[in-house]
Amino acid sequence: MAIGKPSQDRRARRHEATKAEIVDAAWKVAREKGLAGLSLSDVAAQVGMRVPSLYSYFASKNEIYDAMFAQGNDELIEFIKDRQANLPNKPRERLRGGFRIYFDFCTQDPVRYQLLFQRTIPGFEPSEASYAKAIEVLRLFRDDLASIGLAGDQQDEDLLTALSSGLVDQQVANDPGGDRWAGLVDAVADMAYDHVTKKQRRRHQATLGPQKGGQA
Amino acid sequence: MAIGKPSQDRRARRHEATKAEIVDAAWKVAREKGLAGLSLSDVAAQVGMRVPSLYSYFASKNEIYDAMFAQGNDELIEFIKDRQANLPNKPRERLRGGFRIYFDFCTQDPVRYQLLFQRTIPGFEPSEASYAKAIEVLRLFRDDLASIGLAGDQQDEDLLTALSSGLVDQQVANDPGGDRWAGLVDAVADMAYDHVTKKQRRRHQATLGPQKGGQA
DNA sequence: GTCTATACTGTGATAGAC
DNA sequence: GTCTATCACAGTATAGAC
Repeated sequence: MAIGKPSQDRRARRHEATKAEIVDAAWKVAREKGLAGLSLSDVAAQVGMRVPSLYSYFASKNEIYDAMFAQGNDELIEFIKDRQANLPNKPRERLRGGFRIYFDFCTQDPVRYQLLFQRTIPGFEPSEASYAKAIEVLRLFRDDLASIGLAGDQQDEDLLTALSSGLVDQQVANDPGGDRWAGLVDAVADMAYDHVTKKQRRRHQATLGPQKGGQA
Repeated sequence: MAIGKPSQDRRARRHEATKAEIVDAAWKVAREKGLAGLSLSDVAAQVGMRVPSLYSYFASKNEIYDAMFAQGNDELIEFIKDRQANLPNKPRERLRGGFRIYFDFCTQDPVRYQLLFQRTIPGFEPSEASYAKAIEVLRLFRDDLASIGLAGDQQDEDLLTALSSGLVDQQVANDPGGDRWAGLVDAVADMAYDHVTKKQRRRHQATLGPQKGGQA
């Protein structure tokens, strides 16, 4: 990078700043009119432009969705790193923390949740670069699971994602902005922890062969 | 009802038949283009009409969504009644069956699931009559919970809906048409059962006061 | 009663003037 | 880089032919 005259650099920065402004406006409109209700006219009005001018910054409406998708995942990555640093080390409490991180992030902005985790916009597929950020999020969660000693088992991971997303799903769909399912997060995390560790113990015993105190 | 000449009755039936045909066409289009991608032009083409002719049967696109919403709930009510009749009576197995009923229905048609349980179409609110059908579905599930002895506790019900919808959510979003989460249904139902019954036992003990063998 | 023809509005997108 | 003009197509609405 860093080619050409300095003025080109300034222009590029200005260009990026305007793009960011447009994305911010898109979030605002989406929160007001619904994610699928996003219209370029509203976005343009919000930033004080005409609709065609937007096309100097994004080639299509889906490219705006894609920028929102990327930004949302960046926010999540930041959010996870921040809060994972303050988690307790005891496995059960740490898993609770992980559930709480995901629940808090998703419920604090349902529109963002819809874009990042539900596939409801027809024709929108995240670009490769944006999708990579979503994979990075998964990696962060999986690494933390490993630090608890819960990793490598696809079924266990699927169980954990199902339980955590179920809480979010109900909260967002049936009580958006409320806290009806928030109080269940710890209990569900504990259920998940008990289930997965019990399974691990069974598996461990099986490798040792039948022992006294095994299953009746 | 039953006013006027018999020919009016025939016409009314024809009218209803055409409405049903339009709704069927709408489902077909929605499954191809996505729920939010439903367009009246596609629907009209599907039934061999011009777009404005649809307005003889439905006052707006949202009324078509509403008819689909009502029909989807009717299907679910039928589905539940059919399968609840064949459920075992033992509580644990019966709860498993309830989870399975919901999971099977939702995953066998993701578009229907999106319309019935996720609020993603901007501006669409089910009519009072259609919403009543959704309430009827809830009532059927709740009545069956009562037959197992798990009823009346809002938190328990919220937990059950969260766990069951989490499985569906992950299955539909990440492996549509597949079975990656299907194998976890029984295990999750058992976790839910254990959690809720354990809670009930604790509550029961509390009303009796401290006893020998109580919590350490 | 049912459908067609026509028209109005809004939206995503492109071309070309400045 | 931003605008005007324009296009294609959507949802919506109504008047009128049959």
